[in-house]
Amino acid sequence: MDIKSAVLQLSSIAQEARLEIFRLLVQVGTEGLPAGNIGERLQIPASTLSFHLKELSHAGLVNSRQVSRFIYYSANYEAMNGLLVYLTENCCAEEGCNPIAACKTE
Amino acid sequence: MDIKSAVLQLSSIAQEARLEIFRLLVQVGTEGLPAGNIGERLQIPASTLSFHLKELSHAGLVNSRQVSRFIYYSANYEAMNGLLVYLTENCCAEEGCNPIAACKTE
DNA sequence: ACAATGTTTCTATATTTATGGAAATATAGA
DNA sequence: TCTATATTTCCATAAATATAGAAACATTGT
Repeated sequence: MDIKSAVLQLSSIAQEARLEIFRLLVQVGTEGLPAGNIGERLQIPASTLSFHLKELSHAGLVNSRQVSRFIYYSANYEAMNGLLVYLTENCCAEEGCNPIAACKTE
Repeated sequence: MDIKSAVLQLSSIAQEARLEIFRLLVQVGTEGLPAGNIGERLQIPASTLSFHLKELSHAGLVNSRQVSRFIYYSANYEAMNGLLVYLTENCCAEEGCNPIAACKTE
């Protein structure tokens, strides 16, 4: 993980609509949700939602896959864990404290 | 932790200079470093640095204390842990996975 | 009180980001 | 092929953020 990727990922969730989207996807699980469903739940206009989903995808924090007419978006747990590890890296150089625990990445 | 605070904290580290500052402070430990020292290490002009430190302080991710003429800035480990927990909250509702481990907060 | 050092505020400018309507594109079923 | 549905791209506008020099402010030692 380099600093530019970390900033990109952090920027992608440093915005209220996108953080809501991301957290929703994290909670929903690996299946994910179709874009329209996300927009409906969070009350976000389609074009705005599309913009935000692109930001999240581009940062690598969410994945997408097409299922017939729908595009399913889901959290990228591996990327999320990578980011958390990066933030806490060497955080306890002196005293040693517990490393961060990983969330599901299957 | 509410979403507005989370966005504020994420925004504060979603910027290259500030992420560098934050990570430096996380690695340095609870003692922290005087502003000038940070600026010297990271090659950031005083006024720019001051702006960034204010952002980080305002978000609550770093603390400051005055020691004679110097102002020491240090990572707020409790706030950092709170943010990490917020991001991973309910991340494994279905299957249950390890909760995040805390870093030093003494 | 004065000088030296450390830090912040003021200011202007440049750059990036967010928003959502309208139009375009893609997929699937009749 | 025509139609309905899902999603994205285009576009213009509005708002927020980053940068750093110069000036101001604070603290300490002489």
